[in-house]
Amino acid sequence: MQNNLSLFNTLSKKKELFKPLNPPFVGIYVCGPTVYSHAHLGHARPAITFDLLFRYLMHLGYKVRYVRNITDVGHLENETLGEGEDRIEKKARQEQIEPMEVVQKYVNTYHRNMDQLNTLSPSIEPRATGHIIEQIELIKTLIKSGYAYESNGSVYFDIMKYNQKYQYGKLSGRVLEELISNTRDIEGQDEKRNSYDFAVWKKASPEHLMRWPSPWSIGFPGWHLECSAMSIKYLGEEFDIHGGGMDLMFPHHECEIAQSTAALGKESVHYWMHNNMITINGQKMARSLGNFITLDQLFSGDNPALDKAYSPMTIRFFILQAHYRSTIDFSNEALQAAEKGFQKLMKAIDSLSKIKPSDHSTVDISKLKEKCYEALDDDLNSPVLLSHLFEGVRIVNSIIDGSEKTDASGLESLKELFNTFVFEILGLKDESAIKGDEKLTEELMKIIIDLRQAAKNNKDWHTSDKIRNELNKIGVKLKDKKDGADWEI
RNA sequence: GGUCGGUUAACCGAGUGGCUAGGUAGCGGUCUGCAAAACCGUUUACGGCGGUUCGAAUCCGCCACCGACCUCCA
Repeated sequence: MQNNLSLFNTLSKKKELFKPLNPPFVGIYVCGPTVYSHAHLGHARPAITFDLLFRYLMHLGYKVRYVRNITDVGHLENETLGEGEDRIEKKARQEQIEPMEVVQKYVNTYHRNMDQLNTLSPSIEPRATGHIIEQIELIKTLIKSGYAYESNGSVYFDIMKYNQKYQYGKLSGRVLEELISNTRDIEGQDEKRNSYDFAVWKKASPEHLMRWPSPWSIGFPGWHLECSAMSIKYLGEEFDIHGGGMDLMFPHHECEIAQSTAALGKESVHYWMHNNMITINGQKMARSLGNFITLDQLFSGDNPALDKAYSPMTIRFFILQAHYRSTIDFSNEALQAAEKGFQKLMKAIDSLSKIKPSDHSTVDISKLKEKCYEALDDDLNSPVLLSHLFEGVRIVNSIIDGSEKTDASGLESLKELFNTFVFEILGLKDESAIKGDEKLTEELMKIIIDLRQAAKNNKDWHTSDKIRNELNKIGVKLKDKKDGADWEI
């Protein structure tokens, strides 16, 4: 198996040629959502980014195991005001239901939204609460090797000890000494030897609803631990790619590296990939900031920030039009531009079926195809890929226009090009499927167009315009061509 | 304050030491009874100031502005 794929590795801060550990197998782990409310636009970014990676690797012939977790232990939320409360539990209290009901509800909507965005299901979607045993075992290993210690029923990871042998902070470019010197004193952390130590097991307070028995206390696992435990379980001690949002780099992924490395005695992840954030008015879109737009709202238009509804494929196209490591700023203008561009692409692909091949060709599709692969190989450069595909759109339209020609094999190559890159790899799909009885609609439209043509032949513009206007009112667009009219819904 | 990243035309967004993506919008043209679509052409660019270079928006330095992250609590 061969590939020219380069990926930007956050660890080295460079693009590196992707070499899988055990070809043809590839293991990917991506941090999924914490399910305590509806998925928003920000959640679509990593889902689509890593869906693209998943699809492309499969296209290259790899057997990919794509693991994306669901965090269903809520983890504390405290900010400044007093006692922290688990986010899922907080929601459960507000809605007077079991924490697991909260989880179920939002897992369901997350899955539905991800389906709408046409992302493929991960190979495995493990949940933190389903892997308490694995996490406890991992904690035992850490304690045994001296990298974690118990304190008052909780267990903490010993950063200082780890830093003696390994380098804490290498992913996010942080230096432990500097971190410590910057630390403010926070109350209630006397259980820890060092302020940067993080919990791998936390003793539950009496009112805490989500709790499991362990050798140390009735409690719950620390947030960072689940990803280490589950990636080891499903992908092995060493695996190829770990992905997630840039906001998770520190401390989450840094802690994950520390835990896994301490427990295994070696680096677990070969390539770290981080997608950038979606911003709104220049600021990160996040649940905690309250400036988010949920995917359901985007699809329905039901949010004051939205001029109109945007289809799932418009959102997907919008996200793919930017490189995954750049921020994308949300705006109605940008979404509407994406919508039009996407429709233009779909229309061109649709009209491929109308092309009649000539005996010779004036266009070179193989070169275009090569460029498309180059774009993807360059750290999944989907915006450049799209620009090449729009060159393909221009070619298609020019052929229909008569200014370019293609032979039968060129036409086949064009069809294959769009099929491969637009549908298979970018994961876009045509949403404008005709509703109802397709064949009947086809025939009815033919009758209407014939009638209108008869009126036009009589220069009865009043009738022909009326037909066109009335059709337009019910969403059918007529387009007059040299050789008769075309229509679309 | 620390670390990292960004600043590209009306908007969104690529990219490279010289050959100046792409989408959307605008303008002009072709086509057309008109319209729409499509095609062709086209207008505002690379935050500021210096430096390196035959040549920089692309490399270096300084400045300005913006953003992300800065512990158990995404």
